[in-house]
Amino acid sequence: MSDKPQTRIQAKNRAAILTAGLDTFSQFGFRGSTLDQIAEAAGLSKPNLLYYFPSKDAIYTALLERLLDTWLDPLIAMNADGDPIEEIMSYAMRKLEMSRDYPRESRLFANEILQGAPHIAGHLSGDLRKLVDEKAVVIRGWAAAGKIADVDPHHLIFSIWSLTQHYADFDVQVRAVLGKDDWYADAGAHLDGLLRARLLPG
Amino acid sequence: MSDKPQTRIQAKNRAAILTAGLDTFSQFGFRGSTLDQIAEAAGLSKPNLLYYFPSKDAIYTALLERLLDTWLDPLIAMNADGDPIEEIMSYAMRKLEMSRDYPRESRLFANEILQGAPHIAGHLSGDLRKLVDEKAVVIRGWAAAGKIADVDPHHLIFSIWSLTQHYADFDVQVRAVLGKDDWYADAGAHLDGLLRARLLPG
Amino acid sequence: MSDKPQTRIQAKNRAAILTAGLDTFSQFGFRGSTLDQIAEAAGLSKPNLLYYFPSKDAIYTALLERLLDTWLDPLIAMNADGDPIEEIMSYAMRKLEMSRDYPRESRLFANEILQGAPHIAGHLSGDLRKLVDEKAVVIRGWAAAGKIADVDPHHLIFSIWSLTQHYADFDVQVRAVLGKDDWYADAGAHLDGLLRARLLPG
Amino acid sequence: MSDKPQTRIQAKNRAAILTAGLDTFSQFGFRGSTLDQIAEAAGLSKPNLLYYFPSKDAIYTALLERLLDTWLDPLIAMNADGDPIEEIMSYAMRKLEMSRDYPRESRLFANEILQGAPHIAGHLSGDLRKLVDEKAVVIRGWAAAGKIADVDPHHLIFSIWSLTQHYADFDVQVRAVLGKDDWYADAGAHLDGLLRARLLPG
DNA sequence: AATGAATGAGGCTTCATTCAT
DNA sequence: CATGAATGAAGCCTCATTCAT
Repeated sequence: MSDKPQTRIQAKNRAAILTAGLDTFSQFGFRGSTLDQIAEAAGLSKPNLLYYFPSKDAIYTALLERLLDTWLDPLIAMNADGDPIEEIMSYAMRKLEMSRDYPRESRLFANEILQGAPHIAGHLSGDLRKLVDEKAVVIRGWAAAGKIADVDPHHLIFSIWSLTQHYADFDVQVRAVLGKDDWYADAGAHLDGLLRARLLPG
Repeated sequence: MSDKPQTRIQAKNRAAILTAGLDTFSQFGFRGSTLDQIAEAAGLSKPNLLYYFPSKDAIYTALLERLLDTWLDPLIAMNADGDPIEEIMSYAMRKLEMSRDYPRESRLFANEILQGAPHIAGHLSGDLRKLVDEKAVVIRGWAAAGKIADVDPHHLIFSIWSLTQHYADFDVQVRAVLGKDDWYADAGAHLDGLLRARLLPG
Repeated sequence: MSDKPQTRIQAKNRAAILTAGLDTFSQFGFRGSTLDQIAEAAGLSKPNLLYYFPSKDAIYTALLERLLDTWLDPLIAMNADGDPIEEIMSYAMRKLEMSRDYPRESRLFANEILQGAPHIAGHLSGDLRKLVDEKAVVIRGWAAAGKIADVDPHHLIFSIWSLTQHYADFDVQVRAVLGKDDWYADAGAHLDGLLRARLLPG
Repeated sequence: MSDKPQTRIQAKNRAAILTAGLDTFSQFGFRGSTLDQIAEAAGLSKPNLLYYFPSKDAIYTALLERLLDTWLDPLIAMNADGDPIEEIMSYAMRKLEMSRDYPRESRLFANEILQGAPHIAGHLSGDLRKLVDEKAVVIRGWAAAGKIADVDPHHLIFSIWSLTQHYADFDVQVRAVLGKDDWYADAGAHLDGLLRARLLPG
């Protein structure tokens, strides 16, 4: 909201709380997380934590807002004037990188959606839907121009979301099944093949 | 576990509790659900509920076990002797049907994995991994025989999981973005196109 | 509200809680009272207390409602067809008896009003006002008929309230100033003289 | 207590705190008021407020002491050598004016007494009782001399207190029942009639 | 097989007060 | 004089679980 000037100590503690909250909420969900855990992880006493954020919910909401601010950037960046297939592929790859680099954020988001999106239902049917619809127009244009194969744009976007986020959200399962921790390179190659095969026109 | 003989009323109440637990746990997660909610939904008093299941955790565990019993059936059913592409496609379609018909089970499972799979970690690296590895051999065999394109079998399976379960787990988001509740037919057509394009050999 | 059938133990515990709550709230006010105090006084554990009343506020509200149910009975009983002066005098005496017999109730009410009547503002401008207005008509009729001296009925009623409730509400002060605990007889004689002097016609 | 020399800013801030405290304590009682509220109302930070008064209790006590300093002035002013009835009547009228002009002080006092006068019990049975006893002698003298009707002096004083303070302490109720905010003129006329009728000798 | 009653542990939050600057 | 930061104690309430019948 308003960017009140913050002292250094405030900035530091708020950041520590958000990090601790992200750790905790992304693993245990909102109800499964306790202020004690978060305070402990942030290195603060519980009342001191509540000096920076008025409530547990406020921490959670702040995290979600910060997340939404950047979560859609890769999709926004998909450029109607670029090379269609490369635009889509690089969107998917950026999403995959985010699953590697920001898995907690991905799980926080997944948790929120799983529970019915109580905090961000409005965002989903508002900003998000609008953005997806806009990009769907772009994709449909590419298909009409014969630059990519004919494909349902909305479900293509769902596919990219699910294929990439899966590696963050189902991380435990992925690693258990693969028997190793490093999935990134193989997943990238696989997704590249999967999507290109579908998108190549003709 | 052991199938103790049950009176009719016992069977009925156990079933009611499991249904109520599935409703509740899949929506609110383990920590977010209360025995009061579940008892209310099952039409039982709380102590009576605990007469059938000794603890909250026992209900949750029973649900997970019941789920795991059938969750992999479609994958198990993938037949090395069938037509490769049709086997894979029909596996994907069965999974999509499950997202439509058993979304609560899907979300229950997703919740468990998101939290780090505390109850079923052993299953993931045991039974599940073994099954996937077996099927990977089959798929690799099909590819070696030139019956399908060359594809990483593990990541292909991850793709099928994520693509299909997404419709159950991220249901709220899917419906918000589409602006309508009915995603099944379009999703089926889309996934069919996506996977076939990748699997068709050479 | 609805008089749900209660077991003996329920009736006993609810009564104990209300008594304890009356003791505590009437002395310390709503905010100044703690559930610990009330539970202790009622001989129950705190969670058990909350098994009978869902919240601190619910106890307080139940007490206020029970109070309002009977608080106005003496005024209601003032009979338009009785002897005017005796009706008014016996109303005042009944109120004085209530200050002697139910001082905690009087202080509970005084506390609520002092704080701006947050729970019963509606009652004051609704039922209470209506009742007072009705009785004011009666009193005005008596005066018009020459049966009592001309007097402002509303302020007469305020006078009776204040004169009598004072002995309960300012009990500590009354006893400190008198240097003795027994004020009832003298107060009764004094109020009789005070009011009769004013009411006698002519 | 001791009038320490104060800088102008100190005097100003102490005054602001006392005003804020009076506002808050008179409305919410001691326990119902928070230092945050008072600090906010005084326009000071909480630690700064505690620089001027060492504790919440100190503010409350200071207010009570300041109140007691002037609360009894009208009674003290009742002059044995004046005209008896006019002395008593003007005492009552001054008290009524105080209810109009200083309702917060009246409610603060009422609150304290309702709670059992924990801070001023000594004052009640000391200074106050002594003063009332002195004035009772005066009143009894007037009656013995036939200048006023025979009346119990202590209860007469209680009557004046209750009749007048009622308008401040039960202000919400008075306004709700009257349906208007302005009670002063009518109350004055009413009390005049009520008391004179009783005091006029034989 | 069922329920009314009870509770210990824990969770979120408030608040008077203190510390450091 | 003044304030940002911090905290221990307490308060209300929830909840899984147990007890008694």
